Amino acid sequence: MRITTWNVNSLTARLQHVLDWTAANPVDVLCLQELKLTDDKFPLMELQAHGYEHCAVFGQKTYNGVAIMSRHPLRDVVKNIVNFADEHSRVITATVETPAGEIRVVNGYFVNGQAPGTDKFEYKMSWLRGLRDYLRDELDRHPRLVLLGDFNITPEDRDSWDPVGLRETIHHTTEERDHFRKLVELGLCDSFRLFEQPEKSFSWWDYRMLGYQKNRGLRIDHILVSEGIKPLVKACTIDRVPRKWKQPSDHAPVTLELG
DNA sequence: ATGTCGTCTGGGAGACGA
Repeated sequence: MRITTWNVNSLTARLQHVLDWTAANPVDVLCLQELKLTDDKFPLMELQAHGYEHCAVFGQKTYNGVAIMSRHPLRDVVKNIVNFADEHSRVITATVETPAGEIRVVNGYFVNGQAPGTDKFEYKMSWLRGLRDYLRDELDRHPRLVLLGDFNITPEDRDSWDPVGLRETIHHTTEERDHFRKLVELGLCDSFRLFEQPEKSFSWWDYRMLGYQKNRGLRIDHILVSEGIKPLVKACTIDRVPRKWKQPSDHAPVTLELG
């Protein structure tokens, strides 16, 4: 049983990459962010023909947009954060009915936040508070839960290519990292850090300045698991291969393997 | 390093967000 998160930076632009990657990596569940398309433009037929029979989509024109694609049935789909009014399509939640039992999957495209001191940063902070309140309730009801997506937060200095030069800039601030820690304190665990990992493991590289070629990246795409899932975790890996393809997304897919 | 990419409007190149 494998579940993947991938910010595709436009599903229209990246459909062929998604099809090629899932053909080589037929994961059970693929959670996407930054679809940048409306629900009616979601390429449902192509994805179903490639094995993702069950799709829950929460799209938006131009920006944002998230989806859960699954080989197993989905139910109890929730769009956005309950009790947090948001203009953006950033969160979709569903229960996946896997052969090994149900898993509650919360797929988020977290607010970028631009820079500390801006309105967008304040939006990021209130959004993160809303998400935490929502997850507290979800965890009460669903002991087997996975929270994954583009968090737009480096949890620690080792998750950044330049933690000194970028100290207290966006993705690195103490406030953002406090929010990440508070999510963990709800009873979640960063599955990537359950295992020994290569140094300088990142999931995003800027398109500019030869970011990928110089491995100037950040680890901002995460898969957090609840206590009910933690004993099942066999691996968490970042696949850099599609980042090397022509016209790639700036993010790499991150995959959780459960036994 | 105003560095790149994707999408929008409007009917071309600039704005915006990341």
